[in-house]
Amino acid sequence: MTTAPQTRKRRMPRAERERQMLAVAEEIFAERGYAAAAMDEIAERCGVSKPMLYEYFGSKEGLLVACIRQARGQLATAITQAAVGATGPRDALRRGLVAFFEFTDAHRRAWSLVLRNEAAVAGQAAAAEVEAIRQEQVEIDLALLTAFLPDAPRVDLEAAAQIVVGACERLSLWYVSRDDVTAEQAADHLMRVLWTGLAALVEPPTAR
Amino acid sequence: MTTAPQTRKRRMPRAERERQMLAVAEEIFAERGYAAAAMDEIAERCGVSKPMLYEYFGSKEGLLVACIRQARGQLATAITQAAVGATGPRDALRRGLVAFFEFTDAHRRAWSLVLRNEAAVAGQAAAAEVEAIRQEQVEIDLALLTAFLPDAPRVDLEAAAQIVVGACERLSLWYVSRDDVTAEQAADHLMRVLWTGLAALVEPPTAR
DNA sequence: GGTCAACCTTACTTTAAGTAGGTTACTTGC
DNA sequence: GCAAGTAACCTACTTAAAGTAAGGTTGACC
Repeated sequence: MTTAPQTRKRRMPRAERERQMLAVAEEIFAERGYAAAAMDEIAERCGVSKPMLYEYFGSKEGLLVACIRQARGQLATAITQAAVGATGPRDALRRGLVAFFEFTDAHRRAWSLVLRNEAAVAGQAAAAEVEAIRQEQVEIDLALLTAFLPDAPRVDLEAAAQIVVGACERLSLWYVSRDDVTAEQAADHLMRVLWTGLAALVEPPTAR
Repeated sequence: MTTAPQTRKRRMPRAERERQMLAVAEEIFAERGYAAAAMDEIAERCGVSKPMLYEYFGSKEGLLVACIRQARGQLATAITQAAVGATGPRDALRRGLVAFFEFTDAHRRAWSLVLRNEAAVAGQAAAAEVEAIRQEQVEIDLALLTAFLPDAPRVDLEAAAQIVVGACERLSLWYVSRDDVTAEQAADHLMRVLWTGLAALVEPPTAR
């Protein structure tokens, strides 16, 4: 009685409360899907009432956008970090891929908001946020590819970058659903197809 | 006066009305996005009242699912048709790709429901329908790749199929947004990367 | 120990999905 | 031709959840 659990409601500074709200929202969005997620429930699980959510995030869509933006920042950081110290463009690509797959595995809940299309529901802003993630990836790949192939026509490079990003995204969904494949293996599968091509799978190249 | 435009309201047999509703719904979903699309508006533009939509499609999500399912059927037909009469697996793959890009261009409104993630909004059913499209593509690719590489480990083939599907999807979004690229060119870009690999772009192979 | 700001609440409005039950027009057998 | 049945259709409602107005409480700092 003297040392009651003190799990009682507590006032939090804004920054901390926002972080908590994002965590709870991410969980509920991933759990129920955006449409079925109720703001009342998110508020309740935060131990707070609904207008607080609106105070801090403006709207339901705003809350989703904040979740996605957070994940986006984390992903960009992870990939950028992974690429430093690479021995060359090819190594940089591989390291980036590994980091990407590791991230999507570790944050599969957050990432599923992107992958499983929980975005465009809400409207323009959320869709734009998801598209921004992909655009960011394309930029990164484009920079890499340009380093490889300074003389190639721009349009070829753009197409190639889109291909890499699309392959990554889809492969990550597959990879996350399989327990027997590691991030390295997924990256290797992709590197092999991208680098060597399917033809080489048919008949291994003469050398190299 | 004798031959008044007769654009007056008219009773339609169910099948015809359903087709009309699907066409209108597809348009409005693509125009406004799923969330912002109002059932009242769809009904009104059909010249019919809302309960009819619910009578025929059960729910808003059901209507979306019907739209997607229709597009899915059309796409599968287009790809299957394109592949008949191919001279070999490689040609079959290329023809399939061309058909895919042509379809997504011609039906860009319907396809945007899939590409721009207008699905999972609604809930499980719509998401499942979109996933079914991708699964269908994976199956097709898997069959093709197995014909290529009967001895390759299953897991390699699956990864490759996922890569092809992801690349297709992303590339189609890019291609649709560019007026200066034809379906054939998009298919060729993809074939080149997939078949020959990026390495060959760096230094063209010695022979064929 | 007062006062100011930030955190938080109750209780409301609004919008759009979904529905109950009745009405009108086409068709089919006589 | 005409009744009777059925399929297409409507008006008017309920309900659920997003979003908001206006005010109460707590803690920090002079």
